[in-house]
Amino acid sequence: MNRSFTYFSKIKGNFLKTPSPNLHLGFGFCPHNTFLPSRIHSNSSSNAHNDKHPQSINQKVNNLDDALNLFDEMTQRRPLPSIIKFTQLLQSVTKMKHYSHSLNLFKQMCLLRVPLDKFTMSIVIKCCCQLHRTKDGFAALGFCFRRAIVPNVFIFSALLDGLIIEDRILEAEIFFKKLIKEKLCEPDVVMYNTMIKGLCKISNNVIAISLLKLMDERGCKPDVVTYSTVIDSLCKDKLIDEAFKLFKEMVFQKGISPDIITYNSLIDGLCKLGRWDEASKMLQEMLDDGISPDVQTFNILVDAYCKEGKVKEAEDVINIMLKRGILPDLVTYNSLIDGYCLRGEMSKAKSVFDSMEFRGIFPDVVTYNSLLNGYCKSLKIEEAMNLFHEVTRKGLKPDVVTHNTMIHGLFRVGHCGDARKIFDEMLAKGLKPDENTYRIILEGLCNNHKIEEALSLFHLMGDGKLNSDIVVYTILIEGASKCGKLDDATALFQDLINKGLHPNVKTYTVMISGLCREGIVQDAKQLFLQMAESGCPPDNVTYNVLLQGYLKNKHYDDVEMLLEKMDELGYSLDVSTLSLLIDSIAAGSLDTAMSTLIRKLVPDELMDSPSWPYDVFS
DNA sequence: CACCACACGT
Repeated sequence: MNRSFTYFSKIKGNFLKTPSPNLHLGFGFCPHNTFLPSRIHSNSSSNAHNDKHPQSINQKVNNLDDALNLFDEMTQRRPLPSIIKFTQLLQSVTKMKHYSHSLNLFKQMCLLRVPLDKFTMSIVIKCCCQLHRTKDGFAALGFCFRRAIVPNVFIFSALLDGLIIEDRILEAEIFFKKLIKEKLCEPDVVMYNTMIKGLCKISNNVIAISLLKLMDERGCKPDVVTYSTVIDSLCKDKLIDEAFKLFKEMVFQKGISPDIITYNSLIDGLCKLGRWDEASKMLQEMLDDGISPDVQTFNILVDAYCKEGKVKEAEDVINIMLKRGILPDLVTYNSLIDGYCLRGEMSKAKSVFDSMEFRGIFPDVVTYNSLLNGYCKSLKIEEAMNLFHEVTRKGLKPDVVTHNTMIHGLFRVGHCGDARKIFDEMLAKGLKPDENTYRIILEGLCNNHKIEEALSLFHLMGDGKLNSDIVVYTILIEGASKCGKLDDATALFQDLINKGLHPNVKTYTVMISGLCREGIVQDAKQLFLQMAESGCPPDNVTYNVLLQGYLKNKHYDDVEMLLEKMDELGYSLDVSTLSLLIDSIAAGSLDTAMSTLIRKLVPDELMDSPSWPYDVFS
């Protein structure tokens, strides 16, 4: 939700020069913290720092059970092992991402009166933050102050990351500035990288880059993480050329070598834009650099092929990874399942799904959501419903996406009441509907001719984000005009302009389509011409929509000009426009001489169709 | 003994 909808105010101006508002981030005691004892007696003589059995404690722990057993063993020893041994163990559990377990161990350490230090506290705070309990992290900071543990850059970075994890980017920025201004700590490269990550998370690439420059000026050299963070963000925003600019700066000006993450980000960015040649060039460059592709590299390729519907090629990639000794993982199979679903090949999707368990890879909620979406798209609503309930039976938690998908599916088959039930179920489970939920509901209502309900829901939603969401407006405009309520559509269009929102290509296109449907071709043409002026030039779809409008309304004068323009732009005709054109030629309404032009505008895929009436053009 | 970056779902 962060990238597509920047509801956060963009951070403008110079990063460190804005005055920082007073910060109330819980430096004091937090009454809600659940794991810190209110007071810990220091008892340094009884748990001295000397270890009687250091060797067994030094054994490596590679799994959670070993770690927990070792911890239990350590707690039995007298004297207790040193804080360092405990902290090392805490760190290994944390590295395994068992943050809740880490906090439990910490709680036991507190009860055992192990004296805590800043190392322990930074790990504990990190655990809180990673668990989306940044509030508890700040409570732990208060605990540090009371215990005369002076927080340092490690602790502050963990907290900063916590704010960012919770999408509290503005607070993160304020916190970061406060740390510098009040000289609470001098940020290191990691802290800068964390702040840059936060800025990137809200697509604020410009400020992210200026912070990158600023850290350099302040004597903190950006590293491969700094650059990779920004490069990845630029790639995600499809600003691939800017990403490469930064990549070159990193390599040639700063002499920093890219690593596998840098390459993966760039390859992903190129693949997602369909720039396959450059992607494979990049892959080669990576190999030449002595870096072997990892499971993520392959997953990027698998996913990209799947999204293009080329599941066969995706399967080939999987075979290559197997040959290279890299095992496909959950993400690989999730992409593959999604690929089959996209093609409507549900039995293949299902068989991949069924094979996963056999391979020792267990479906997660994402797997289920993809499969669920597949059934919904194929209108197999009964199977979808069964799958929806299976999620819970398998011990997984259906999330917002699961519910959104199910609601969408029910609307598709016209089961509006059932959709409502799932929505209520979602609320009852304490899940928070997001903008997608509301879009799906609004669109579902529109498609089921319940435009009034959609409009009243829209007005009910009142203030915020959704009422200023161009996608929502577009849905409603389309819905209204399809329900024959062009007046409502026009009013909505005017309304969004009044709010200072910018219609996008889709908005204009549905409006043009609506006008054409009512036979108001002149206004449609007017709006079409307005698009380029507004810096939002019509796309392939717009041209097809307008053409259809002209043909259906027997407005033949502008057809040829429009076709020529399409040819110039490299656009193509879709099937229904083409068939209308053929009908018009056949009926003698259009000049047969236009056939040559029309033929140029037919995409190759359509020419392969055996049912194609070639004779029209001969 | 501690803090940061990449892949999948509406």
